[in-house]
Amino acid sequence: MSLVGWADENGADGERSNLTTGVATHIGCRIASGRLLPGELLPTEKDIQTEYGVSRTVVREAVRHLAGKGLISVRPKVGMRVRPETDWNMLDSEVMRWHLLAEVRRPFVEALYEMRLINEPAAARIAADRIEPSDRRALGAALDGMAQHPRGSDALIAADLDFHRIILRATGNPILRSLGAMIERSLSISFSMSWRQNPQDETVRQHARVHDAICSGDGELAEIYMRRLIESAFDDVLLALYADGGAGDGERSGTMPVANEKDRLHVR
Amino acid sequence: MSLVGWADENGADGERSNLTTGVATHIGCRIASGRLLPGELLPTEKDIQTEYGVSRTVVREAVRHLAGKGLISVRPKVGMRVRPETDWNMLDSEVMRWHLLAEVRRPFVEALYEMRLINEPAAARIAADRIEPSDRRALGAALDGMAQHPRGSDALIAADLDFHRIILRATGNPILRSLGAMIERSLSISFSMSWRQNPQDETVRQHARVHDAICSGDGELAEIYMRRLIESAFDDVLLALYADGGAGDGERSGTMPVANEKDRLHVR
DNA sequence: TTGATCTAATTGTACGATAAATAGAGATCT
DNA sequence: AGATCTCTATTTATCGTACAATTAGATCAA
Repeated sequence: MSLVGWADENGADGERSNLTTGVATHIGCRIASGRLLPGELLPTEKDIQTEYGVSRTVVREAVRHLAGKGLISVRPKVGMRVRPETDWNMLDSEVMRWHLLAEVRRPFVEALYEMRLINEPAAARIAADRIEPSDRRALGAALDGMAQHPRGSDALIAADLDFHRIILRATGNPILRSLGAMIERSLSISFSMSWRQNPQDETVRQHARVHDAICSGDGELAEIYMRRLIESAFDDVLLALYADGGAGDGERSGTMPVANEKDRLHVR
Repeated sequence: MSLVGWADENGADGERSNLTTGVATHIGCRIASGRLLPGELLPTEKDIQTEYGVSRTVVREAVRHLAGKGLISVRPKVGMRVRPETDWNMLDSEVMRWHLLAEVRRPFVEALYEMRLINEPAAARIAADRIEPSDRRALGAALDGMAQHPRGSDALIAADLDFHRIILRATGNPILRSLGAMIERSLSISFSMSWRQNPQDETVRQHARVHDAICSGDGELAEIYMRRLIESAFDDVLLALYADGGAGDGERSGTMPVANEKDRLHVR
């Protein structure tokens, strides 16, 4: 296998693109997609070297990267073995991305939204109590962004992701904030899908309700509105996934990309 | 710095103990504890080599390990820089452990329990709907373990951790299951603390209520009881932390370890 | 059958060399 | 002066080789 063109394939996790992350990403995808099953042995270091045409240094650093996320265990003489799924760190944004790149990702998307539905309404409630002026401003700016940017644009998706990330950050809880970063880095596809089903005005209105409740310090209301918001988004994503099959999502408007294979590879 | 005795210091994450994980753990602790501040530059690879007395291979693999968890960014010519806390993956069990090993860990423990209070009651509710016979049995076994093992014993802590992990697993949601694995691997200290404050019977009774509610399919009740359970544990841990100061926790019974520096290093 | 021993395969560690990236200094141009 | 380009030194990125440590599985002995 050649490495031409790999430089840009890995996401924007703040990591530089190099051979190591390229190999790690590729093997990580093979594991997350089920092409390498738990319990199975990976090729030996030497075989991976020849397969990817890289030095042992690169292979070992990639392996260390994957082992650090719980995807494989490494032992002398035994080799590298895919660990049971229960040991994978699903809360890692890269592992999450590799899952979302896989062929069958619907159950995983459902799990992800179930988790969002648990955490984000609670976070909204907490944020209503603790949000600081700077985050207040940032949240308002994100809301404006959602209202102003054209439907389907990257800027719109970015503003939407911002909105949710800021709320999680505003809890002051570093763990919830990490959750926000993870969601942001792995969910841009599903965000773009959810914007496709609903009228933009309605979605913006839903976000505005959450914003107002948080900024007025009404945690109860913020929690309720956030739950409804995510439920709507969940419905829309499911709709898009069920109607998918590789092509249309109802009446393809043409002004925005479709959830086909091409998009799936463009997740940031 | 010598490496004598390092082989056993790293936790039981399934990773073998080797020089690489040893160096990664040590640097990771330095970062999580604040001795290396965000934005700060780490020593160069060469300096780290001489500091730890290891080869460049080891240093680079350790660095890759840390970069994979978002703790540092690496660029040619510029070196290795500690990334802002917002980029750290707090949901990684190792990062979590490194935080809990730090001097000031009270705010972090509070954040952790806030997150548990959000997720575990919701998980209990879901588990009541979805739990499978095998997990039903496992949950009962964990409950028995809590009732039978002597107060303060490792087996008791293990059974307690099991109980919570099984519930998260029983949701059938791989992401929540990952959360359980993370909690299990990083929270044994605080579990042992919480068992010290309350009468064992009372705590077991609280767990039994959750077990019964889940096994009878009553999600509402399971959620409520789980919330109370974690609130109690949270109170107990806070009490232990406030009364700590490095030594006693009220009347040291002598039959169980104290939350001093020694314990802090025995987190599994 | 059981248990000890040996062997070969694989990862772990070390070292040295070259390539690639780039921040910063310095030169050059306007 | 200010902007832009070029060059250089520093640091990581990658490669290759060699040897040590670990250990699963084969072999052998009781």
